[in-house]
Amino acid sequence: MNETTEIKTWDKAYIPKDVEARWVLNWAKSGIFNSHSDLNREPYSLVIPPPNVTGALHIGHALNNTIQDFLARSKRMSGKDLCWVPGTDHGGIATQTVMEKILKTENTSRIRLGREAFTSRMEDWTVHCKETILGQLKKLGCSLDFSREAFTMDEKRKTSVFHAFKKLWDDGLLYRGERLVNWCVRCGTALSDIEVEHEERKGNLWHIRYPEVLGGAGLVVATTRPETMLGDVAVAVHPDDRRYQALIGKKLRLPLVNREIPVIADGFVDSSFGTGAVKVTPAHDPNDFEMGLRHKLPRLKVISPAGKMTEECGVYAGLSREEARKKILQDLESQGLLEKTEPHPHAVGVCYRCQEIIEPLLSQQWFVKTKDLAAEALKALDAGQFKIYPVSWEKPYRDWLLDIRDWCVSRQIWWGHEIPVWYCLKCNAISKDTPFHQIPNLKGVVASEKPKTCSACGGSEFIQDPDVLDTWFSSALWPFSVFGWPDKTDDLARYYPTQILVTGYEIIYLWVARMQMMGLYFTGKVPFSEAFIHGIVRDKKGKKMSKSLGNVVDPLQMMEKYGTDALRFSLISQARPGKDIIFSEDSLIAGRNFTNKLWNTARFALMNAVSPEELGDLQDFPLEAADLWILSEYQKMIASVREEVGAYNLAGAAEQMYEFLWDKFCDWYVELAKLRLQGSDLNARKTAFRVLVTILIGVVKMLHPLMPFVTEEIYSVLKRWDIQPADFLMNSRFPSVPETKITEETQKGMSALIEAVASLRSLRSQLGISPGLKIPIICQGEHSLELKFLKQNLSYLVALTGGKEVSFLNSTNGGLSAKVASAVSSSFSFYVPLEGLIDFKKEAERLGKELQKVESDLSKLSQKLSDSNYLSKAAPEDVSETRLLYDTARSKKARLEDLIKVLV
RNA sequence: GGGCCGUUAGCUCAGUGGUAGAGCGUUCGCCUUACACGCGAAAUGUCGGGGGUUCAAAUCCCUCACGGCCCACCA
Repeated sequence: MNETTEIKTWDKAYIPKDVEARWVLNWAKSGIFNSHSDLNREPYSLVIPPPNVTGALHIGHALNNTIQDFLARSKRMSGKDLCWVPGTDHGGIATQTVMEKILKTENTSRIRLGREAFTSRMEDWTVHCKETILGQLKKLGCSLDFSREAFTMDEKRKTSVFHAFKKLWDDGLLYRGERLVNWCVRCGTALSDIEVEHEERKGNLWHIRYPEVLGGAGLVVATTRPETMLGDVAVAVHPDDRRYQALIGKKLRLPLVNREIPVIADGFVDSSFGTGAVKVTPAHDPNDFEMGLRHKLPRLKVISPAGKMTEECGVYAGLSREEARKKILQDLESQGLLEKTEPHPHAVGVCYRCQEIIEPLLSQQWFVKTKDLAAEALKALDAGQFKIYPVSWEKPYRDWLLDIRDWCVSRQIWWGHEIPVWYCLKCNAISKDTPFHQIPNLKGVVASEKPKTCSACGGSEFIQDPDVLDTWFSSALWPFSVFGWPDKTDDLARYYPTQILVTGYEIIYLWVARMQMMGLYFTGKVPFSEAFIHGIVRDKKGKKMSKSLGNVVDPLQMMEKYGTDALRFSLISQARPGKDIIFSEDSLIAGRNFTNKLWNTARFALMNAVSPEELGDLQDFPLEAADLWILSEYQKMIASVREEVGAYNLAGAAEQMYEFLWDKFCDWYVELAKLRLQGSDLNARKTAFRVLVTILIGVVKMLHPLMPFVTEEIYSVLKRWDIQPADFLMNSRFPSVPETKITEETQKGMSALIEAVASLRSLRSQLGISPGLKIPIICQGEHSLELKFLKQNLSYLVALTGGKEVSFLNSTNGGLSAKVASAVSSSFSFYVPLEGLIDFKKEAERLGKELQKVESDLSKLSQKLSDSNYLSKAAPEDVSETRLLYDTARSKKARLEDLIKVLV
């Protein structure tokens, strides 16, 4: 108990800062986050989506990791042997881009540094970033097993990557070939199809005339990219297009370069678009590439990897794409060949990391054959071995796998896993300076280190493939590489496959699908049986957060200002399945207030504490109505929280707990318990405190996955009263539901009491009766059950409404003749005879309004009950419920009318 | 072009067949010895429009409008 704060020193308002710092340290020291294959428990594992080492964590990471921590702590407290593996991702292009920006501020560059120096600079940066990120995760309270920290490019993961690469190679699933790839001229690398984003941009459709070689008018093509015309090798029309029948097979003269190109017929062409004639540039357009294959056309490269026009382009050589477009249009115009320019907005591909326009370029790249891999992933999905929550993501996932294309895995950057392929200079007849990406059919050897001699020719000089692997290649192996794969480790046997993966929908294809494919291929098992897909955090206006927009939120700043538990509460309570989160600072206020409410509830309990030595267990005490009622509400709360968490509706779970603690426990039970806690009857005090502290401890346990810090702080003191105290909350179990029988009388009595109190309070407030004034209350009631309850628990009514003596009117001796204020509830009428203090005109108006409301209810109800269709077709329970409501409303109406009669 | 999701109180969102809810904000009254990060009381909604199914629709179906997202090789 030495580390706990005593109640006397507790602040009136919860101050998170010191408390959080202390528990971060205590948890780390204790090692409770670490998993040790506890064979008495069922294993449950998950791996963190490793954040890129590009800087600090943003609010989206906070959401992702809070969800995981919620689940991790919950599973532990449900008795699982939990393993949550932390780590970071080297992040390929993204990280290299960040470093290039840093270098620019230092007036140097990647090229100037050279590959070796650059890579070593990246390694230093990585060390620094990892420290930041892991520190932030600790501050967030994440119960990760930090002893297992992994990095996608550390030595162990290098081994995993090499083995994966080699196996794919050996199995014929990996090949190098010339394809038209998505090329980012800024990053200087190829990208996979899903790394290209499509943006709607303004553009034009230019109509250009291509004359016939033999002097005819030729035809007009429409294009959005006139600069690629230099690489045209044909013009295609639809075979059935009447307009162009005569031209098929004829030669056209390509303007500006005067090359002769044929008119070909291809079913791909849409006659209704543009002019119905398409210029064909196989080296720079994916469709044209395909057409080129079909018609055996040459591929003429006119744009270089740097985005400049090539030597092929004559006077245009060396110009940028934009400059070339401008000049070509000018030249066409002056030759009278530009027939039309019409605005044509269209989607262009841009780099997902730097937003530069993607250039389709021909080059030699490495590809993974994905069709068979995807088929296995689909099989697992169909067999129910893998499930996605919410299910609405299942269809997009399935569709993507069905329509999958080969995965380009080579990147022409320096930061990443080097491709473990070596080329013998002699066999391949190349030199060290050969422009690598232009050379087809290289014979390579897969090896983790440079081979000594070539097995074919005995040569000893090799160069390694200069490319690195797509960063997602190593990420795809993450769920098993973190456990030591390809070694057959104990960890792998114990914790793989994992149970769940928590991630955002933006990387379902980039990551989730690839993990499924690779996991199934390399281990024969789905890497995780469930994926929990959450939304992304947006700003107030619903915009995606990005550094360039300047609308990013720093989670640390929010934690500093409102507390980590408040941030976690705010994020989780907005994380509805399938929904994005609109983040605004206002939402943290509710979290902070709730944290404070819990804190003060605990403070209240401790101020009224009975020492544990004097206190027995719950069943040793004679419980009264309020106790039974709150215990039954507590039961309901526990059950529904379980249900919500089971359905991964964490927001729903948070809502249930919030409502129970604040609206039920604090607003009603604590107020009623004060009667005994602050009274003189020791046994009564003990009873009330036992119930209070039992439920509070239970609530603190239930809330721990959501708000670990404040709950741990409170529990560190409250555990003296816990029947099964644990060193830390996470090592305790969720409360079992206590056995309590609540009678119908108590149930109905409490409901009637709550309604009655509300109507009396409303009366007081609306008539402006001073809050301090104790009022005499005369009660009249008909329902014997509720009346009996009220009489037995009169102190409840008095305490909650600021009443003094309560008297009862017999229902037979009629109403009152004197003027009174009245509170009419379903079961009771209360009269407050405060002549002189009450404005009876106002009271008459007030009752009149209530009467109006009752009358409108009544007419709806009677309409329903006079409908024979309703009576015959609706469920009998529903009809009897309606009858009950009708009777109640009628009784209220009659009583209100009588009262108003006396007043006016 | 295809698909998905959303449209409920000023804002952010619950509610998925039986008389419209929460948090924040607003108004009024209270420093009632756990909490003013609080307590009590209020105001505010033809549940996007239209049609249909049903005794009964915010809830199911159709359709339109608006907003958002994902996918896509119409130059």
